[in-house]
Amino acid sequence: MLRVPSKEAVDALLEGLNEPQREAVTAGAGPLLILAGAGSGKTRVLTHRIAYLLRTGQARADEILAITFTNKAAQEMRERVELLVGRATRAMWVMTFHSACARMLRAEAHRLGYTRQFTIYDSADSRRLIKRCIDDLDIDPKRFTPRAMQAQISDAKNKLRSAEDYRKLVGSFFEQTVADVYESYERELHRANAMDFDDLLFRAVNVLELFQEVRDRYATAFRWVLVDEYQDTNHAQYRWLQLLSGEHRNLAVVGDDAQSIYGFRGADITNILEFEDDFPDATVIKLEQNYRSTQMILSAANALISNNRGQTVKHLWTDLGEGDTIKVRELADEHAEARYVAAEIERLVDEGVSRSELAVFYRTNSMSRVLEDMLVRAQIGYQVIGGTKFYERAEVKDAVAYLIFLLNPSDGGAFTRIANSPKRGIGQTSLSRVLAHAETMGISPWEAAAGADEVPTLGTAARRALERFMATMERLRERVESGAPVGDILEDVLRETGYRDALEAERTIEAQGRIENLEELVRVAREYDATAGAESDTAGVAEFLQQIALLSDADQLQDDEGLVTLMTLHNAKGLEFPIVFMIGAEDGVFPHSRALDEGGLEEERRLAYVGITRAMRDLYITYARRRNSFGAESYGLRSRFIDEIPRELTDQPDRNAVGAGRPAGFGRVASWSTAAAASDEALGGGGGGGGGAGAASVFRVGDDVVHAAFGDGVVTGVEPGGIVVVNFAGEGRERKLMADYAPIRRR
DNA sequence: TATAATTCTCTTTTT
DNA sequence: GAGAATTATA
Repeated sequence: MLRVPSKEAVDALLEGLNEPQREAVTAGAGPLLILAGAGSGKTRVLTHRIAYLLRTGQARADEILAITFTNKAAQEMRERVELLVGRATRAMWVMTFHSACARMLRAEAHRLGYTRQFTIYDSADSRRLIKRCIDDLDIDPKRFTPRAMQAQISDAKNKLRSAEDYRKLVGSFFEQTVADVYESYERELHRANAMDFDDLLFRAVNVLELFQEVRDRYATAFRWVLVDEYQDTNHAQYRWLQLLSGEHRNLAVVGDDAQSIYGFRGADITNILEFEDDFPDATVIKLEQNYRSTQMILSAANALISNNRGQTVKHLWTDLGEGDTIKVRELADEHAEARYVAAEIERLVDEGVSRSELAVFYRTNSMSRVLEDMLVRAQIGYQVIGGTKFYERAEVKDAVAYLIFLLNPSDGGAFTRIANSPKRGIGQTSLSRVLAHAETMGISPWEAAAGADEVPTLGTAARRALERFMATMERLRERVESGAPVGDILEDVLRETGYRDALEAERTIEAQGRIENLEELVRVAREYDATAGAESDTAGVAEFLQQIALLSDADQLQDDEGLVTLMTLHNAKGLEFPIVFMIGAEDGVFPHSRALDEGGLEEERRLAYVGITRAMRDLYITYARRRNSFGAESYGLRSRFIDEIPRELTDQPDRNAVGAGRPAGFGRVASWSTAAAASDEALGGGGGGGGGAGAASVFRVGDDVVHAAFGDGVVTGVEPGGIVVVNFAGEGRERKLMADYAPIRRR
């Protein structure tokens, strides 16, 4: 099968690459670290390297394992490689960590006591199970919230710590409790033949470590391992890669420590920083020429990130020209901010910019709401990435749970979800009895339900209802086993279980919406049948379910739809847009207060760096003086990140005028506030109250003050910019407030 | 057993 | 201010 490499074909692959890119593409065997600055063409390098390996005959397609961060990136990578080498490359493993592990585990999980039909639990499923464990253990869910337990357990798994390992390290009562929950959770997961996201990695590593023949097989097969976004790998992923590349040592990783933004999820930035320690013979290549952004944008990004310590030194440069200054705007509140963004988008579209060239980034998903309202009103088409709603809807989860239970009879969670949905007279009590029976007899929930006669204390009505239900399920299971298309099976499920009928009987708008969602799900299934089903021999319900479970937010992104794109900064990684708006640049929002509490300032800064470097041509940064976050209003201070951008790179060069000796609310000439006022006026919207005060901000350290929302406090600091630092008694912490706008007065 | 009413938490970011 | 979870009522 090896092709004779044609020199012309190989040369063509290297055309148009700069020197370091070319080095990275042609580097020979052995460990390879590519430090790729933002916009330096790392995807290009990866795809060309794969194509190069194939073209020169150094690799067969089935010897390549290429890991990306999202399914969408994987698909794109495959397409681009195929374009370069001019043929299909189905044998190549190009996928996310989680997909690759799931695929491996389908084949090997029986060694760990799972069947190949194991269910993948998303975080909501996992949290539900943890909640149940907490209840079963009689632990107070107020003191030990499922959320906190889940975070601890996830953290442990990412570090490859089993429940027993965790228990050995317990150092407090809290951790003691976590250990109990962790143990019980693991037992329940295993009993349900289910794995959570972290298990996919953890168990994959287990299999490779425990079974030499498995390790040998995969490590020999994958002669070349390539990893994108290496800075975001956690310890489990790191270990998995070590095991897989142990044989040939052809591990090529691409990443940028300045863009490491998943520390909160266990990503370990030292993986990339210490790559050279792991592989002293590694070839290291830096890609520093940026092909995306103007110099103005790059300089801002460079200046910002230089406030972080311990980054590897990179000098991003571009020859795309200077570009326009960064537009910074202060607005009265989040509505004014949204209005400003919408109006600016309208203006740009009028000028001939396509909506698909525009993106708005924010720190938290909830911030899209106000913006969406405004865009709808302005009739600007948009798409929101993330906050994945569709697969979280009850009706969609129900339909999926039916499919899961048909495949995995051990999944008590799925059974619980569907048994009485639609209502068929199997209530909470009967359900518990069936599940308890299953547990004591050591049989699956399916078996217990199917043999309802054997379940003691079950009422006659419940017994009959269960029999009918399980007869239907048996029929459907035969359909699944016959290998019918997923779309057909799903239709059968919705019809024969009476799910659709029950919704139709409701005759409400909401029910109609749910029916439409289910139709959408059927469409997705049919599409799966038509594409993945046609080309893969493993197609079927199991694969379909896996695909759904491992779908990431970023995967829903559509290109060239004539839509403005809205997403969180996290989802923006790896993307680029000619014009970018970053909104909500206020201390507390971004950097997020929770992150600050946990010492995550540097990661927040990297997040800002990611956001800024997505912009190709124009960058807008906005912040609001007042924001309604969570019932109450809060008064923010513009983000320190804005101040870390040299002011000559912005269109507000005189911002130091703010506060610095500003006479009581006047003399705001050339201050940030002027820009705010101007933009509010330009938009014809009053922008609400906010500014009114104007009273001299004559607070002094030691003053006793009272705040409308936070209550009594004492001034502990006065900062330039009309800022007062107040320690509020009720909260036991300090807040920074803008004296001119915050509703505080001296007591 | 099912629904309605009411209380309570929650907002970081996500595979 | 919304969604889930809990409690009260039919």
